[in-house]
Amino acid sequence: MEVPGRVFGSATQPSAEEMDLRRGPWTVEEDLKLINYIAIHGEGRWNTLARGAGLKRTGKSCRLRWLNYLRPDVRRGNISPEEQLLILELHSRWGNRWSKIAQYLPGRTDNEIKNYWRTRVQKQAKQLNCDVDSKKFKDTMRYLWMPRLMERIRAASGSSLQGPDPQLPACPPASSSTDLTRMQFSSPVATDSFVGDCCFSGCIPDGELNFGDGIQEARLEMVDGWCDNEGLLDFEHGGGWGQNSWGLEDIWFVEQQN
DNA sequence: AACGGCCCCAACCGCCACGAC
DNA sequence: AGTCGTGGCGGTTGGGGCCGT
Repeated sequence: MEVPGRVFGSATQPSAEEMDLRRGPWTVEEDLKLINYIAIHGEGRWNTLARGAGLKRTGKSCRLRWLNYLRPDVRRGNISPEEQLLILELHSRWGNRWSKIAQYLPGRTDNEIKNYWRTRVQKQAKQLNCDVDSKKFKDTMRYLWMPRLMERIRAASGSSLQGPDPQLPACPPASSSTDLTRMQFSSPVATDSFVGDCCFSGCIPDGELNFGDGIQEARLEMVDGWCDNEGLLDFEHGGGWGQNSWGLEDIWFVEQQN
């Protein structure tokens, strides 16, 4: 199925081969060709594979389709709270290194994580009138969203989280002297003495959970953000983070930091 | 039911790194 | 050393579905 109105190909006069190449959404027939060919010959050498499979697609297109969609171990559907927490943490450490982050979320592709970040997280930043790279936003993540995710994970598990998500892989050991395999947050969200623990089986490598300098100012900004954006932080439409709307607990939390 | 706006995500693009020649 | 082919990555686009009016 060709997509009308979408500009494909180079602006210059296309070559005969270029004109013959298909672009746009994949058909079932194309998917089957790719799956069958890889089942027999394996992955790799994507341009050769595309020709061998009889696909009028670029090798790049075949690779993308396979890795992001057809691969049997691709996990689809909602990102779990555990995965969300991991994404937030790893992004705070590595930035937009999507492929690197994806390594720690089995079955999730870099594309999916990237889309998640852009559609969900960046939307929240926009609603808070700040940049995702700003300290204000990062502090909001660390002090409010991540503890909430911890609480949700804890609540869902029915007890304190002492073990890793079985879906998550064993990760390489931390490379720095800072042991951050165990994240701990304090939050008034659940009870006055709530402390959320989360172990990622060594999944959180080197880096820091720096709750340090300049935090007072950031928190004041967060209060302003709340005033302007009451009811926001609906992180996951139709459930999930949607339960985490700003409320009195958030005010309490922010005020306690001043 | 029709319409418009918004959101999600599959797929594309450009760029870069790397290895082979 | 330079060129070419290939793979991988992050950024961007836009079709289509959803939802509110």
